[in-house]
This record gives sequence, structure tokens and C-alpha cells, in this order.
Amino acid sequence: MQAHRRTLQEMYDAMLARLGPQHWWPAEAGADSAAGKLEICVGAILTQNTNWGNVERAIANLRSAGALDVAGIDAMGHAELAELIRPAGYFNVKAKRLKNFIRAVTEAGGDIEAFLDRPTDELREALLAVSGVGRETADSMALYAAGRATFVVDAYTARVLLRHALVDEDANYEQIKELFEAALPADADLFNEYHALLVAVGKRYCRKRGPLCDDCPLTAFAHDATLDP
DNA sequence: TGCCAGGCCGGGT
DNA sequence: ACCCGGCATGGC
Repeated sequence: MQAHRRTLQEMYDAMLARLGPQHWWPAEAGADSAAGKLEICVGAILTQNTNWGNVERAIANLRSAGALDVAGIDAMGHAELAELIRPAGYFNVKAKRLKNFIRAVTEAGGDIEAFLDRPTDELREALLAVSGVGRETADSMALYAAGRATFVVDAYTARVLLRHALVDEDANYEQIKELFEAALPADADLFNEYHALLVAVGKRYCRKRGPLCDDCPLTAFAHDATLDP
């Protein structure tokens, strides 16, 4: 277990040393305010299977329309909301998902900070109860908006680990999540940067196509048996 | 040009 | 319990 912990921490150190801080949320939005938290939650939904650059345009549209708040989105019609978020793709389904999320917040009193302020397990459950909020989106909200030490797993995480033979091909979301949470100190700032770094490594060194792990910062960790539970 | 992006849902088997 | 089609824009 100790070797396990050290190895995952060393992987983090190696990625950070090579790539530097990734400046993900809440650096830009600011999770210290209600507006920042809502923006992170909205972004988490909009970025589902979508390039972040497109999400930024959608968020800019919402802000320009003065609609980047609970009441604003709640008051908007489907067509109007869908049009604003069009650049983010899947705009019809995402408009519904945003509405579903906002409805959950409204039904809990309408205060995003109060909505997020509950025990982490309970929060995750409440988020997963929203249609359109799956595990990654829920964990992203819990980590980046609510500041909880809950590890976010995504397609990059699974691919990077798989490419380095650190997990089985059939490892599921919860198993990979548990792998990190069991081996690392429960530190939201660490989890925040770790996830962002895994995404950066996935983009640059573990692409679906193209060069395989050429000069990847994690090459030295490939086939590391200490990651087995 | 085709492939990819910080997934998720609902229906079918 | 899995598998799959659908959803859609913008960048490289």
C-alpha cells in the first residue's frame, strides 16, 4: 500500500514537473463565489464529450445574455437556452440537462452554495439523481465546484492507465476512482491538478491515434506492478 | 478530409 | 447485465 501510494504520487510529480500546473477550475471561474460555482457546474455539463474551447464560447454567450445564474437559466425557454449554448454541441440535450440541474438546485432552495453544501456522498447521490449528470460530471462538480476530495475519472484517465498497463482493460469507473482515492491523501487540490495532468498527458502522449507514448512523462511507470490492489 | 473532444441516456437484447 | 445509436459543434 505504501509503495502504491508512493508510485501514484511519483506519477503526479513526474507529470507536474514536465507539464506544469494546468490551471483548470476553479482558477478561471473562482469557486469561492456562488457565480463561480455555478459556472463550473454549467461547464461540467457543457463539456461532456466536447472540446473545452467550444464550451468557453457557450459560457460566454450565457454571460453576455446575463443568464449565467440559477434564476436566469431557470427563466429561459428551451429554444433560447439551446441557441445560446449551440457552440458546445449536443445543444438540445445539454439544454435539457442544464434545466434538470437547475431544477434540482431550485427545488433545494435556489442557492447553489447551499445545494453543494452537504456531505460528499450525499452530494454525489443528489447530483447523480439529475438526468444528464453521470459519474464524471458529478465528480467534477463535487471536486471543482464544491472542493471535495473526490477523484474524477474520464476517458483520458482510463486510456493513460491502460496504455501503461496499470489497470485491466475491463476496469470500471468506480474501480479506477477507488485506486486513486485509496492511494493518495484525500486532498482536493491534489485531485484537481492530478486529473488535469492526466488529461494533458492523454492529449499529448496517449492519443487514440498517432505516436504511442513517445517521450511520455509516465513511460517509466509502465507495467508498475505496485498499482495492483 | 475524417477524426476527435474534460459523456450520458434510453431502448433493445 | 451489457451493447448500441443518438446527440452536434468547431479545430486540426
